[in-house]
Amino acid sequence: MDILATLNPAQRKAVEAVKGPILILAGPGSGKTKVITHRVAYLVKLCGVSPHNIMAVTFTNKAAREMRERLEQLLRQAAEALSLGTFHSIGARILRREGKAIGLDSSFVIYDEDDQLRLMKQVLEELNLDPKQYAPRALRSAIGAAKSRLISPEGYAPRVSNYFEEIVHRVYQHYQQLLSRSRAVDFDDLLMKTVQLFQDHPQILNRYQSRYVHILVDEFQDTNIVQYMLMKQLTGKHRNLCVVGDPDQSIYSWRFADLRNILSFEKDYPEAKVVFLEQNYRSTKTILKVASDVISANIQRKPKELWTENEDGTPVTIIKSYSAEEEAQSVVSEIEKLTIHEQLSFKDCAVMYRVNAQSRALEETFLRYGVPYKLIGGTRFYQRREIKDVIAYLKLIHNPHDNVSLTRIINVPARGIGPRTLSQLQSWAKAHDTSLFEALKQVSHPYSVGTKQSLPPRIVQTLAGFDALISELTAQSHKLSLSDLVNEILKHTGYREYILDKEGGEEKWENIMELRSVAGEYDELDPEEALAAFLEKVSLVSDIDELDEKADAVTLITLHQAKGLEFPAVFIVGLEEGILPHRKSFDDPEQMEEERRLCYVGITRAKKRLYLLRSYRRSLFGGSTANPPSRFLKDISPNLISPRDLWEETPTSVASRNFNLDSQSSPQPLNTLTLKVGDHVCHNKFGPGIVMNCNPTKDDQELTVAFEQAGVKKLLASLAPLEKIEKDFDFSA
DNA sequence: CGAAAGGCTCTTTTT
DNA sequence: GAGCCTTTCG
Repeated sequence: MDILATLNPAQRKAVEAVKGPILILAGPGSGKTKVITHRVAYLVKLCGVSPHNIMAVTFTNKAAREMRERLEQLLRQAAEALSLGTFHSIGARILRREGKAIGLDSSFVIYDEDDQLRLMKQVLEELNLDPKQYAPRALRSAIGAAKSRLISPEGYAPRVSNYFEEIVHRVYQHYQQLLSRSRAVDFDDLLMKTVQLFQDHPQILNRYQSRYVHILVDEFQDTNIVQYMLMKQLTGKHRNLCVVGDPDQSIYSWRFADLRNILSFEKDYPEAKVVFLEQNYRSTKTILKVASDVISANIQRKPKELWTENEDGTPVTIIKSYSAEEEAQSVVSEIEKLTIHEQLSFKDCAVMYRVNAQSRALEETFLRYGVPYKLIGGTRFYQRREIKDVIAYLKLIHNPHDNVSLTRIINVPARGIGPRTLSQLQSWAKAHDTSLFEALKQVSHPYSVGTKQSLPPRIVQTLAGFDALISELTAQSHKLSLSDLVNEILKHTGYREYILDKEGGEEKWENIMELRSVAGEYDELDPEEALAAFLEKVSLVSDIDELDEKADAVTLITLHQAKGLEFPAVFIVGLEEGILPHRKSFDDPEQMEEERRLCYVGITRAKKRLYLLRSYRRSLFGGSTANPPSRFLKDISPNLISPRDLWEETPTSVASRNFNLDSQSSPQPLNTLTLKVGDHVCHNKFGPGIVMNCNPTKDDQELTVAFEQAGVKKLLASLAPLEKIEKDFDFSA
């Protein structure tokens, strides 16, 4: 098979320029992934480079997996030897191997944001700082900012210029101390410590530099400074660095991604070639024009012209509604139309939003109308409390020094170890500069080392019991398969009863069973290896990684997570001032430009149909607010918009769509009325509602109606004082 | 010590 | 509206 045959001239150039650095600026839908995979295949098959000598870095694990799959098709078995992964997974891999050199135990655990915050609270407590005055999240973020710029606690000292930074400095130092006491690293450490390792140990770096003859980086516009440094280190010898990105799709500045990396690249690699990929293969001309209308308003931007040979396509549809619920209903009814009239299936449709909270109204409506959907993100699976609890047990078994995990589950389920006891353990651990687990062991067996007996015997006994529990599980972990180990944990801790007792316990238990079956995928491995591999995966996965393309269901996803995906039909909801653009960006022009890019990312996911939705009112929490339409909508040329949905309604439609709030206008007599699922009704007593289910009986209908105020009721159509309400209405007047 | 209740704050995006 | 923290009572 000819690797170059299916490429256009620009793509071909990007693939063939294998010597030296290259910057590929690739617009959306321009075949960027294709270029990367084909470049790798070209290197292996035509240039004779061993896959062992190639590294490709992606933004998500899912992207890495897909790339591996594609390369397996191109390269067969040779693909196995490629190094593919995210920056974080690559950092983790290197640190597991080489961490010893910087005093890092190879069984270190990785702390996610939740763990970090718990640790941060511990830090504040030990430093006698008030968490109300110094928000743990703000401190965490400040430390993350420092780490992303490769600033160590020592390096932070000279940069301190105000009192808050003074605090950050102290907190940062102590935070790192507690991390190391727990033999843990956080997400940012995976990158920073790797770079530090290479800085301090040139001979180790040298090995990796020699190995990686070719390095490719995807989504380069979203890399931060540490990531850039890491690439620079690794390519120090061969300088064959290929970066692919699109400044217009840079949407992660809040994760300290730095667009200046593109400038740095041109400075650090002056010999770099630059290739532009501007032909779009994904979208219709109309969609591309809409995207261009929106993004062109950014000032801090190099103009570029995307073009396509695709057809003009349908005008984009702008739909406004009265509430988030109405908005969701519009989405559902449009999706129904698409599936009936345009041969699209549910899986071809995606609904995108700015904040996860928006998914709720969508979900409820999708459930109500029986439209299948898959929700990406939201309360992420691995962040659910019950899941984190079970994982905490596993982490503790793997690394007993992990204080955050121990603190998490020492009294879950409740076993009589309260805050007082815990705090005593903590003082002991702090005094001896050791982990809580060590403290627990010493304190619960006081006679073995002659420690002063300062705890009441009953507590000592309880602690000893917990110690015995963990020891027993640890012993089991060497013999049992991973899923059996999970079973043992659930059994010995009484977690099952504990969780089933709770509100919504069934669902939580299901989640745990789901986790167990994921664990089961590691059952073939040797127990210790399985546990390590499983924890590594669990620490580094994101939800997008789990997106199942096969299921025929609509995708609900944030705009951020949608980057890199494409769908025949895309709905972007919440195009309102305050949502998209988010109000947090109002006072910062740079952030506002990022909001615009985010909108651009959403638009350019669409292949054939694009719907932009805006709601007149939205209740985001507590009271509802009226939001003006998003400024981004105003930038779209009117001739690209489907006329029936322009802002101004025609007189007839205004009349016919008048919403029936005071139930004066033409109530329809009920007995002649057959209601169907999704119809809006108004009840004399219960007020407005929506029909959720219809059960036809002999000559009647049994209805299940969800009322806005009164909740879900079952009613008989013939008896209930119901009126039908026209669904389409308009409030803009 | 633990469960339940009330009060508080904060709401962006994620490897 | 939720999640977290504190308070209160058993």
